[in-house]
Order: sequence, then structure tokens, then C-alpha cells
Amino acid sequence: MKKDTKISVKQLERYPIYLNFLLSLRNSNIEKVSSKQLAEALNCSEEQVRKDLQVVAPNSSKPGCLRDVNALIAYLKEYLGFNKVNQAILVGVGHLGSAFLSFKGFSDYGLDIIAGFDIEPSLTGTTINDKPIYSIFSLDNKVKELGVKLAIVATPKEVTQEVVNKLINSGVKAIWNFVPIHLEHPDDIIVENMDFARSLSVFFHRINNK
Amino acid sequence: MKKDTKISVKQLERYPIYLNFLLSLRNSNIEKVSSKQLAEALNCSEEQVRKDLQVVAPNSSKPGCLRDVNALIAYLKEYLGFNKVNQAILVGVGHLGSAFLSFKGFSDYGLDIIAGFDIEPSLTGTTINDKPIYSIFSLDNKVKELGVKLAIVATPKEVTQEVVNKLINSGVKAIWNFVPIHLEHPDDIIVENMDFARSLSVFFHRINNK
DNA sequence: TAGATTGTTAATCGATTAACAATC
DNA sequence: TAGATTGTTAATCGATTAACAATC
Repeated sequence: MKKDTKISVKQLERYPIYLNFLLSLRNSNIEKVSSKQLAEALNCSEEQVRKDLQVVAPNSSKPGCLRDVNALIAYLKEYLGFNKVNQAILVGVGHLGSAFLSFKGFSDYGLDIIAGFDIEPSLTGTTINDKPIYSIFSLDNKVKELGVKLAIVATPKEVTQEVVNKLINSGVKAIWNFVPIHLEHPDDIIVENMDFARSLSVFFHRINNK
Repeated sequence: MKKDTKISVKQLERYPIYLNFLLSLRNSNIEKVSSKQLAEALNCSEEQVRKDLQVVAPNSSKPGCLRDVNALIAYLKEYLGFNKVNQAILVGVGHLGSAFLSFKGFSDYGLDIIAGFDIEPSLTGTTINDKPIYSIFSLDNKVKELGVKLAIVATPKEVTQEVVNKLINSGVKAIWNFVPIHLEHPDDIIVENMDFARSLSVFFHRINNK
């Protein structure tokens, strides 16, 4: 695995798509796969598949031979960091936040949400899916105590920037933002926006241009 | 608005980011904005901002003068189709599905979830946020009756492909998939995957390469 | 007018694809 | 061996940036 190869975000974001497709093959007990099949699944060219996989799983395949599904899955998980456990906290235990705390599937990606935070006093001290919920007022102490670097944010719009500022002050380095607003943040903080508007833009544009 | 201009998905997906930033400016009572400010907010070049906005809001600005925040918001919403009401149904009223039914913010994007569907009999006939929940067995009839073209899918992994097949058979043209699996679908069906793994890949890669 | 900003063509850069060699 | 497939360099395509003209 060449960790030092510079790859683009676009390329990086294709890898989980490969992974999902390979998992569906494994689920159907298919053990071998060609670049052509992968290309069809991802709606891209065979050449691109070969180049992509060369980065993640070099020398794992031989000319003339199909690729091994299980081996590719292992290489991809390793490359993407899904084999390690990455701890995160969640801020904002509303409908969406509760859904995240309850969701069992994050462990497939090595993500472990270890606690939730909310301003609502009646939630403090309770648990969801065995995960404790703390008061937002203990955020700073807990973040430092737990040493967690990733925070999932699902708070009301109005308070989100304030919450994000607090998180950054407490030492959080990466923010997974589910709130549809623009966030100000220092350059060294990684922010990923799960913006619903992004998908909707694509839908409406494609629907209206048919 | 030049609807016929061919733009890339990458470009299209930048527009909701402009919109979010402009809304935050309006929220701060800022009425004018330069390409430079927009470029900083989106982490791109001024030239790109000008080109992007030229497509969405041509002739809305003049050399030497700053752009009008409210005018840009209006142009963007119009271009993205957020001014019209677009109806959708939701399949899978679990934790995540319930959160979507409860979420009030979709109306900002012109999205109206008009009903939920689930296999659980105890949910049938109930409502969440005034939205009725029907049995999955009435899916085909209801989709045809309502004439809805967009479906949000938040079902358990194992049944998702089956549900998607049913939706397509019933006339749904666009699928917003929140389930982290690979979906098979005809080319004329628009599928957008809200894949959690995509963001996590970016996080872990950037964290591990520091 | 001078400074600031926008608009647009030309140049550059990077990502994708085409072509072909290498291997099983 | 022949067919199928992978690997990799070179060519192409598209998106971004640089340069400069136009306008307030």
C-alpha cells in the first residue's frame, strides 16, 4: 500500500464505492471479478479501475487472471482505515442524532461513537444503544478527557457554529457536519458537510433537464 | 438562466455551497459580496466563482460593483429548483427514517415528504409530523396514486435492493439512498447515494496522512 | 480619474482514456 | 498456443487558473 501516493479526493471517494460493490459480490458468493465488471458497477472505464486499484492493492493481481474479491476487500478496508477503530462523539441528540447513536452499521467503517452531548437536561445521564449522553456543558472536559478527535454535529442550525467553535477549542480536529449551514473554521480543521442540498441539486437538475 | 448550458456534476454541487454561504451573509445583514469573499468561503479561485455565477445569474452583476446577496440567493434557488415543491415518499420508518419525517428543514430545498412506508404493522395508520405511514404492501398502489417520482430509502440492508426494484416498477424515477450498499438499477433511474463511508474515507485518509 | 471589481479568452494543469505491451 | 486480462506509457479531454480588457 503506497500511502505516500498523492491521490485526489475524487479518486479517494471512489474507493468506498468499490468496497460496497465488492461486498455485494461476496454476499453472492462470487470470488473473482474483472476490471470490466468493476467499471460497469462504478460507471467508469476499465483503465480507471486498474489505475485506482494499483494504488490500493499493488501487485495483488496478475495479467490474464481475474482479481480476488476477498483480497480486494481487505486491501480497500486497510487503505481506507476501516480496520482500525476511530472514536467519535456526537453533539445534538435530536431525531437525527438519536438515529446515529442507534445505528449499528458504523462499526463496518471502524467508527465508534462513544458518547452523545445535548443541552436538554432530561437527556443527561441517559443512554441510547448503551452510549452515554452528557450535558453540553461538560463538552470541553469530556472531549479532553476522552481525547477524541472527531465530532459528529447534528444540532439546531442557530447554535451549530457556536458548538463547532467549542469543539475546536477543546481539541477536536475533524467535524462531520449534518447541519445545512456554512461553517467557519481554521484551515487545519477537517470539515465534511453531509449537505442534503447537494443530492437534491443533482436530482432536481437531472429531472428538470430531461 | 441558461438551463441548456452543460455543467458538470462537480460544478452543480458547488451551487448549494454558495447558497449556504450567501444565506449566512444575509443572516448577518450583509447585502453585498465580492467574488473574492465567495472564493474564500468555497476554498476556490475568484475566476471560478465568476464562471459559476455566470451560468446561474448571468447579467445580474456589473464590473466594478459588488454582487447583491439577495439577488444571488434568488437566482440560485431558482436554478437549483428549490422554489418549486418536489414531492417524495420515504421507505423504511426506522430511526433514520423517522428523523427524516420529523425534519422540518427539507422545505427550504423544496422537498416535501408526503408519506412513509414500513413493513411493521404497528406503524401502519400512524403519523409522524403529520405525515401518514402506510404499509409497504400498499407501496405500488400508493406510488401510482400519488404519482410521486422521488423516493428516499432508509430500509435495512438486506431488503433494500428488493424495495428499490419495487419502487422502480411502480414508476419512481429517482432514488435517494441512505443505505450503505451497492444498488443495481436501470440507467434511466437517477440514484444518489448518501454514503457515510465517503465522508469517513476522507476523514481517515487526511488524519492518517498528517 | 483611479481603484476596485467583473467578464472572458487563452494557457495550464490534472484527470481520464486510448493504445499497446506483458503475462497467465 | 490463443484468448483474456492486467499494467503502464502516451494522448486526449475537461476543468481550473492566469491574464487582461471592460466597466462602474
